[in-house]
Amino acid sequence: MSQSIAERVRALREQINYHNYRYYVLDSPEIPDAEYDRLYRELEALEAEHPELVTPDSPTRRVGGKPLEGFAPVAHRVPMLSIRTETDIEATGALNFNARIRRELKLKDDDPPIEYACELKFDGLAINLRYEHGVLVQAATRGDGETGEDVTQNVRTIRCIPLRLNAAKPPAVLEVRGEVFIPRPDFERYNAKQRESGGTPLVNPRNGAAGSIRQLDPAIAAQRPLSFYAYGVGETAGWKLPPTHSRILDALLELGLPVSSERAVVQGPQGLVQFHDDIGRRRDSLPFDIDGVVYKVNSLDLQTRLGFVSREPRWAVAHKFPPEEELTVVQAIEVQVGRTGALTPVARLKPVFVGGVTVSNATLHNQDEIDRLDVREGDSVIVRRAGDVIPEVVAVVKDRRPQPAPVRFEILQRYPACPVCGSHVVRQPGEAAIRCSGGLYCPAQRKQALLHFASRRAMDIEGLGERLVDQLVDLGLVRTPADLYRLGMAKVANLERMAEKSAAKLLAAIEKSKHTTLARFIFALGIRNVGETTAKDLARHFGSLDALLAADEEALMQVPDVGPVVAQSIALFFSEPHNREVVEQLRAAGVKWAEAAPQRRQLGALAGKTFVLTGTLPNMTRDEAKDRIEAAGGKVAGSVSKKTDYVVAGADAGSKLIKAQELGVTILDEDALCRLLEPEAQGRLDF
DNA sequence: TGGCCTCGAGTTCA
DNA sequence: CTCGAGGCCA
Repeated sequence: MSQSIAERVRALREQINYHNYRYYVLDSPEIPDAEYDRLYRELEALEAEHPELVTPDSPTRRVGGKPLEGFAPVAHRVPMLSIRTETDIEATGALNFNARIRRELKLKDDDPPIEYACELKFDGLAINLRYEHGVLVQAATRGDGETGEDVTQNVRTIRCIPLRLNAAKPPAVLEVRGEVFIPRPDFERYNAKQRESGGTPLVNPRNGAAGSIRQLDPAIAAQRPLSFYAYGVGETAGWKLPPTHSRILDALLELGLPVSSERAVVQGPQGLVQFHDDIGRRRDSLPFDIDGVVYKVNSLDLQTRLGFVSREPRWAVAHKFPPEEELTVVQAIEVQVGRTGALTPVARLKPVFVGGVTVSNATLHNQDEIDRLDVREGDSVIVRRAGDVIPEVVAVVKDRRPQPAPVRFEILQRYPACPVCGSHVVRQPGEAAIRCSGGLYCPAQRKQALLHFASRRAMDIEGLGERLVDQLVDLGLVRTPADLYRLGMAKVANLERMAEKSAAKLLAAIEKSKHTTLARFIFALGIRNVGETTAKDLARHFGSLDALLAADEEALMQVPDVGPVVAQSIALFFSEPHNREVVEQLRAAGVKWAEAAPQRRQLGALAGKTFVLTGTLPNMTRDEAKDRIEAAGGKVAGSVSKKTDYVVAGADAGSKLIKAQELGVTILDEDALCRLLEPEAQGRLDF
């Protein structure tokens, strides 16, 4: 009887270990989570009833023991070496490594290429796992390479690390080396949960991993979403060492240890460069942070021949990418005044090299963001530039805050008046933004309004950029968009860096912009809450400017997607005599468009279909694709949802493509899009 | 009323 | 790209 319970317990452990392996190591679960939970609970129950059957390697025993007083030192039997870093950050750094190896091995130019194992350099914490007869007996940090700290209790809580190896006859001793880290998505999720519950979020995945492993209380470490990838071995006994590094990793994987699938065996230097570039391109979309890649001579024989230089193996090198996160100092917090008068705080940073560029500014968005980060002038901050291009302040390193601490930064206190025009500033109840009340009296807002008017999606006046607008406004040559059409050669030629030729070019661009569309014109006016899409809706609905001007709030609400707020913004804009005047002046200056009958319904083959564009198409710009889809009656949205009908994907498509695949949205390439568009061009002849 | 789904607006650097 | 917030539908 008790025999059969012991058997059941053993069977359950085997099953649970197997499903752990499928889930955490192979990332392809075989059974639903609920089924796994059921097995786990059954084992827990049996162990509770029969404590004599509990073994330390049981999957239920991950979090055991009490908080420690401190960590015991562990002498590594085989030292944990560091890897030398290739100094040349360019892809050519790989060539230097290959050249060094060949020289060292005294190879001639016509000898065959060397085989390398390429893998990722994870941004985490190096750990040594010691398995004796298949059971995890000890986990230690690297420390100084000779002696680390015993962190077994914490490491046992990491779900993807097997407590028992998957082998009938496990080696007497197997030390596995690898990196503990926190995957990005898990990190974000953990932090979101912490913020919700008022807990302290982790500063970044790296510190989070290191900090978790050094928790004295394993119960805390167990809460952290730690993960692990093996990349090598230390001491082994009773194990037939495979002949190459890549085969060692294969063997570890078979024993149930997680090994990243982002690895490759390549021949010669071109292979290294290719791996480096491939990973570099995909770096942002990997679900974890890496510093770079690692190249290792694959053959263990060659590794032995190459040996070591002062504790660094000669047969391996780390080839880093530009850092994605860096520490820098907020030298000052200033504000910028935008088109709508919003005062946007900007951190002026001590320039740092992050993600391949030097960053010296980062937006702080608004007061709420400043409060959330509690960033103050003089603070040390972590700056990140990933996924997107725009740098952001991730967190303040409070330990490094200067003493005495600088005061909390309050926009309203620091800037009771607009720094540009001196008008008072206000924060509307319920709004995050603090705004300058100066309106178009404020030169900053006027400049932004002009830039918006001239922008590509509005009137498309080429060459009218920030520099020029600054001068035109500062010299008093232009106050309203209408003034642009009254500029002559005499005025323009006075500007800095404006010789005859560029002046003529600017005037020509202004002239050209007179031919436009009603939608562009409405968008160009810069009415609050009226962007490109709403402008198009308005143009389509009313057909003519006069019809729009005549519409009251009620009439405006008839337009699709226009509700009370947007209707009020529009009505308010046109109730301002000054604005009506500018509109009339623009028409008088010759700005014109083809007016159409009001259209209440979209026609065309693609009517009612929603598209999302992502990536770079081979023969069309995004704008062209958008125009053509819209011409056929389709809509182009910015993000993928279940309402999306098609996703048009080009080269280097990013997260939107992944989302589309998840939601099962039809994915088109350029050709398929053209096929959808073309019958439309023919079909339209029938109307 | 709540929960999507969009749109608008602001943003960095070379 | 990512917020915040407006609009719409259940």
